[in-house]
Amino acid sequence: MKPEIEIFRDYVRKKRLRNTPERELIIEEIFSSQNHFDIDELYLRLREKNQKVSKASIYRTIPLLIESGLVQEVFFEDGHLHYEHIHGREHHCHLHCLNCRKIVEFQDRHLESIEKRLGRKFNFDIISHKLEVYGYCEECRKDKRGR
Amino acid sequence: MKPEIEIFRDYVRKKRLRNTPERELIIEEIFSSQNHFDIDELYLRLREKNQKVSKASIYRTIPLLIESGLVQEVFFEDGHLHYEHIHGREHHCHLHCLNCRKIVEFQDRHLESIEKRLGRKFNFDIISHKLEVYGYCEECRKDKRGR
DNA sequence: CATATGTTGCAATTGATTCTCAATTATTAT
DNA sequence: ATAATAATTGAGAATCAATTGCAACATATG
Ligand SMILES: [Mn+2]
Ligand SMILES: [Mn+2]
Ligand SMILES: [Zn+2]
Ligand SMILES: [Zn+2]
Repeated sequence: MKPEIEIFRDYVRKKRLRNTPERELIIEEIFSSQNHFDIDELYLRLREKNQKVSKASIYRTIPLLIESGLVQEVFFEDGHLHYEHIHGREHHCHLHCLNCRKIVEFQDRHLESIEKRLGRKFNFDIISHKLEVYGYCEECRKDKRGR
Repeated sequence: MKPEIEIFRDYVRKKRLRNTPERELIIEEIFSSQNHFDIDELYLRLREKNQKVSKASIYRTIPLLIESGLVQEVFFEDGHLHYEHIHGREHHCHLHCLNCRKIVEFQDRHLESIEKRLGRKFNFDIISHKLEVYGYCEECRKDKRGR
């Protein structure tokens, strides 16, 4: 599978934009971890490695990464957006613990048929979906009982 | 079914808060329409009716309405949160047209079994879910073809 | 190498949301 | 009813995420 940097270079070329070291650092940092991230976090991670990229550049790069299919918005929480990289990953949804805020990723093939049914029923051309499920994880359920 | 004002009064009493004319105006306005709303919209709707409630009060009341189960956050779009009233309504999810931004509400009983399966699989006590589906509506599909 | 144009960092700006505070008001106890 | 207590209000200030203007700089192209 083509590495994400290549994908981005192609995208940039096609759009007649320019690739820059800053953008490559951002991509590298995003793909160096499997975690969801937010802008501030990403900015701090880069700083820690003494790679100075301004927040403005991060904010400006994210939409390009989304357009090129490398990254997607996952959810809005704590007053800001959270993202994840998706290149080469299977589509998945998220199960959130309402107490400890742990996030479990899952896939469910039944969502496909829900999509199909919806498309037929409402005459929509369905492109994607986002399912967030909320509950209490095993540990937090135990804690609750303990009280 | 108990009217929402009653529910709110009970909630307020139980929590040793206070009910106020401002809060009742907000509730009345929210329930006077079936549409999703955002804070600014709600604020303007109230102003138009010459019912002056400050934005601060709206921002302060929404969490109370959520806690009392009358309202819920639906999605974050255009840089701010959108809400809807849910008292006496069936749970439903949203189908968004990516072009004209029309929103269709739908229900799908299969989501229940997805929830159950998830709960078992990950040992979660599932409380709720939020499914947003994206695509192009009938009209916008036609327009696309037309081009 | 020269040019045209995109990109950067910084600081200022915008917009949503929260907070501070003094004045007001609802609730509860005399 | 009246007073005491504590919550709520509106206005504006403050905060925080996200965007933008701009001058200096960097990249792609010929
Ligand atoms: Mn994920
Ligand atoms: Mn709805
Ligand atoms: Zn938990
Ligand atoms: Zn449409």
